Amino acid sequence: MVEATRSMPRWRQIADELRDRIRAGQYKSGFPGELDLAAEFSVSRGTARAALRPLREAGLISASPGRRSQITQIDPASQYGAIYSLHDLIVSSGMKHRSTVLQQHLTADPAATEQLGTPVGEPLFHLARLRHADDQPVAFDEVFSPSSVAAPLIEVDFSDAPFYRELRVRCGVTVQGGSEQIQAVPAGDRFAELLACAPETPLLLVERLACSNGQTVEYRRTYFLGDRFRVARPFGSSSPNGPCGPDLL
Amino acid sequence: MVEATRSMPRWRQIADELRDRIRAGQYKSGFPGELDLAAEFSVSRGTARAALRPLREAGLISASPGRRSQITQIDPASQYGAIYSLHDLIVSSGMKHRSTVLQQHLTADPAATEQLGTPVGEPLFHLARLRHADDQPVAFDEVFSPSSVAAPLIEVDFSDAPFYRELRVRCGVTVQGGSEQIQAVPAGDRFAELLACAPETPLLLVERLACSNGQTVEYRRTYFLGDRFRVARPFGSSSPNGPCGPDLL
DNA sequence: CAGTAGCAAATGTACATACATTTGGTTGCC
DNA sequence: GGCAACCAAATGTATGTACATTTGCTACTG
Repeated sequence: MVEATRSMPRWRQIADELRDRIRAGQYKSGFPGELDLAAEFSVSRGTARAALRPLREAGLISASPGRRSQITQIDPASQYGAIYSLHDLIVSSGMKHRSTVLQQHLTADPAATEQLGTPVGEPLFHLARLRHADDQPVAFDEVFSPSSVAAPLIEVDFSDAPFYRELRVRCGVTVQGGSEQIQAVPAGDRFAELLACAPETPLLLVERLACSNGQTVEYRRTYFLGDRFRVARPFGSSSPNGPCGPDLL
Repeated sequence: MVEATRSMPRWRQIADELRDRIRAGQYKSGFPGELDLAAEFSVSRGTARAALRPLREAGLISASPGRRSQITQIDPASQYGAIYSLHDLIVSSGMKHRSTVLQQHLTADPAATEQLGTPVGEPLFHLARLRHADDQPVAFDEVFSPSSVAAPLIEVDFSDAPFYRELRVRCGVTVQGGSEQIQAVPAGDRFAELLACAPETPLLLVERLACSNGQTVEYRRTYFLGDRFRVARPFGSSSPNGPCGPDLL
């Protein structure tokens, strides 16, 4: 499953490679230009440009005519949506991250099965974590993933490991995109106890469907403490090749 | 102010034109293909393709190889972010929309001035509305816009008029994009009374900065009743020319 | 030494072309 | 009538080219 139906398009391979390099701290002083990338990967400038596009949409780099692309120094507190990793967000905010694993097993959640669109019989890998920043609970996080994809994760120690990294390293699946739905809900008795707040405290509930190569690989529900998180997102028509994200304002 | 620094790129002109046509209900049976558009607007296929991109990102149309683009029949309840008009959202949900205008004047809000980045002396057009769906309050909405842009709106009847339409028609300004920040907050006494809910009811607070031709033209705060609204958004790397939005899942 | 004019580099826009892949319909056979 | 093979149309990917526009640096001039 989840093998590339075809080989991924060249621009996406390059985009993934570049994103990994940026995250790895390479390019600390100077990001290559379009022509440099075209030469390095032996593709045309158009393809190199296409690879840069998702990075700009994610706010990782910014570009203007006349100068090379530059790595954007982002304010982590307003970038949850873009970097889509709570682990990275907390760590890059200078806080200490820790997760309490509440559940990590195979299960058969009907609602999650329907969201994922997997066959009814197939079990789901289920990971429920309480997320702490500097030893204070800030969010409750619940992930469902088809066992055909995520089975190797059953014995991973998730007390301080980003889910998407383990998914990539151990399952060979790189999350490429998806969609989210955001609601405001009261904590209620269950989350009030977990998050150490009052039952009527507003929480930001983010439901996420993530996919890789056309297959839905994750259904996630995250409950954020409303007073500690905000979600940023761009909207409207971005330019097909022009500036986007931070550059827009 | 807000005149195009240059003429807008061709692909953006075409994109705006197509979006207007779709909204006007044209193309009810059949959306033209890339080659048709290229012929109609006398541009290359690449430019026509670039024009279609923002429409796909907004979820207005969907495309796949081998068949023409099709207008997406969207579920309005999950598309607030995409169509970014609460008026349209309510109406297209089959409900009756009505606004109670609470304030409509020129003011000098320091916070909004800072957000907009306008000179400190310049007054701001300020519109505060209580939004009703089928005569039930569902949201409180507050707009700030530089008077140099929005002055003509001072005498408009906003009890049932979409703000962006008036901005376009009377001020010649078309909102092209921007960014939002989403939080969960308790209603508090003020909004509890306005929205007829308990003070601890969770609200979805959406702060929006919208711009047109590089100028920030709107700062908006909207408080949604948490149990009646959810916000949808795509995330992750979209393909530079490939499918996006609904197609991704 | 400061200010400006000019130049080179890089991105933004647009075009033309070629081929691959997918979809949908048509044709023809059984 | 149903099924399969084929074919045409449309989108997806990729390359190459050309020119406009912006940025940043350099060199020249007052």
